[in-house]
Formats: sequence, structure tokens, C-alpha cells
Amino acid sequence: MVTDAHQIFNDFIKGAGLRGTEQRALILDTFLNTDEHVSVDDLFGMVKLENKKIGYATVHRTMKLITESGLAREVVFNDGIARFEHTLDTGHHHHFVCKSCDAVIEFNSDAVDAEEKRLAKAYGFEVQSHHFKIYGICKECRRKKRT
Amino acid sequence: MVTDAHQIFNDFIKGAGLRGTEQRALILDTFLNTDEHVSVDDLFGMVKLENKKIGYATVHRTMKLITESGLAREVVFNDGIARFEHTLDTGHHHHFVCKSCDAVIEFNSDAVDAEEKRLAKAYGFEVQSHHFKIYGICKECRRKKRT
DNA sequence: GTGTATGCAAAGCATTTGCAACGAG
DNA sequence: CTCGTTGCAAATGCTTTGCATACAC
Repeated sequence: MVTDAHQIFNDFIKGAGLRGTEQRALILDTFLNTDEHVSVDDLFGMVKLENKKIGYATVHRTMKLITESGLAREVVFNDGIARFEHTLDTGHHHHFVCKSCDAVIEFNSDAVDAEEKRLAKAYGFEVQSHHFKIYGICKECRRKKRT
Repeated sequence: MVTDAHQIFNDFIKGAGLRGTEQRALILDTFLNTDEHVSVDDLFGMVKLENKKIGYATVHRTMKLITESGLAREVVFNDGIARFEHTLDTGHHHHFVCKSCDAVIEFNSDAVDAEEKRLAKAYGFEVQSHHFKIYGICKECRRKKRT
């Protein structure tokens, strides 16, 4: 079974009684071609290169749909701007955010995941999602500072 | 040595060449009397009970100062509203946020802290702060749901 | 007195919504 | 044809700023 992202999205759209449109396809494609954590604004800029008439609200609403379909996850860093990241092929992961250069470094940690499970059990909490962000100065910036 | 919060704040204010005022004292007192994670709006409401003439902007600006003085830490949950929590007597800690009742449960985890140190070392990252938030359904709400 | 702080109102921003025109099914 | 979608513009909600007045030092 091929679980292509487009297929997942289309299934979600149809399942919800919604309609497939050119704009939604374009926005999904654009999002799928990103690597970084993109904001609605970023995507809006990219999408406009292909379709100058598309509106900001459409991008915003479509990203909400993509998130609901399970293809994206919303992340908010300290600047308060919502960004989206892929969920496919990128299991649970966390973020280092460099306060100097704004770089975002993703990392995985079985230890954190295991500890989360332990804690959830201890507190009787049902986990739906989590965000672990570490803010600081990255290797590169520390090197630059030293010189 | 008594490290009273008021003293810390006053030292910070003086050190920065700023001035002590009635409003700042009132806002600090109000904040110190809170337990929960309070937003500027929450504090504004509480402070107005004591001083009806105080402005929202003053509360906002003062909370920024209190944060800078090291007495408070800013936390942002998924609703995008900035909230403040105490830093004194409350070492590093993390949050469970219940999506059903909005309760925030704080917890500590040596395992997470240790893992963070390990990761920082591995990535050459200098940690300044971190936010670990787990979203889900709390014990109480799970019980209610079942009935 | 001098320069910071306050309170008010207005500006900023990202996000969200209303609505008439449009287009998928 | 019917109803969801789009694009525009306006509204929202929190945060931030400008400025004249008030006040700490």
C-alpha cells in the first residue's frame, strides 16, 4: 500500500465531505517540498510564485486542513509565530533553537520518550502530543563568539 | 542573606538606573501572590482591584522587567498567550497541559534534565532555557469521559 | 529640575472571519 | 444547480509603542 501524502490528504478531504481544488493541491505540494519549519507567511510567499492570485487566508485555512489530515504538525517557537513541520518519515523529535542565529536543530531521544511514558503513567495522563524545545547557543555560534 | 523577591527586584531596578514606583511594587506583589501561570490580562484584572487607574501597558512593561530581573519566566502554551511563572523555589520543571480542562500540571524529571545535558554536549549546544510541554488529557478528565 | 514612569489611545502583527463571486461535484 | 471554496478586506486579540502628563530622585 502506497501511503502517498497526496492520497492521505485527498482521503481526508473526501472523508470530511470537502472538495479538492487547485489551490489546495498547490499548497500541499509546496509544503511537501519544504524542509524547514515554515510559517504561513513563508508558504504564502512560495505559493504566490506559482499562483499570484492566491490569498493568505487560503494558505492559512489549507494548512489547518493539512494539519488535521495528520500530514503536518504545528510548532510555535519563542517568537510566537506558528510554523509547520512534516509528520511523515519524521517520528517524534524535538528542537534545539539557537537564539543567536535562529537555527533549528532537530534531535531524537529515546530517553526522553521513555521518560515521558513513565511520567504519563505516574500522573495518569493520556499523552496526545508534546513539545520539547531547548533554547541556547549552537556550536557554530559559540565558535564565532570565541574569536 | 535574605534573598527576598522584593529585594532582588529593587536591586535590579536600581542597577539598571530605573525607578521604584507604587505601581511596580503592586504588580510585583500581585504576581508573587499567584500560584498559577498568569497572563498579563489575569494580572491586569487582579491589579485593578487594588488600583483602578493602572494601565494594561504598565502591567505588561512591569512583567517584562520582572522577567528580566530573573523572578519570572515567560511560558507560552498552545493558545499563544504569554503567561508568567515564578522562578524562585521552583527549580527546573515542565508542564502537562490538559486539552480538555486546560489544567496545567507541573512536574520535575531528573531523567529529562540529565538527557538534556547529554544531548547538549553531544551537539555542542549551550543551553539557556528549555520548555518541555506534554499535551493530552488529565486523569480527572479521563475519568469523567469514561462515565 | 531632569529624566523616567504612567496611562491612554493608537499602532502592529499574526491570525481569523464575513461575504460576494466562483467553481467542484 | 447546490454548497463548499476563494480572495479580498475587515475584524480580532494580544502585544507594543507614542506621547503628554505625572512623579521619583
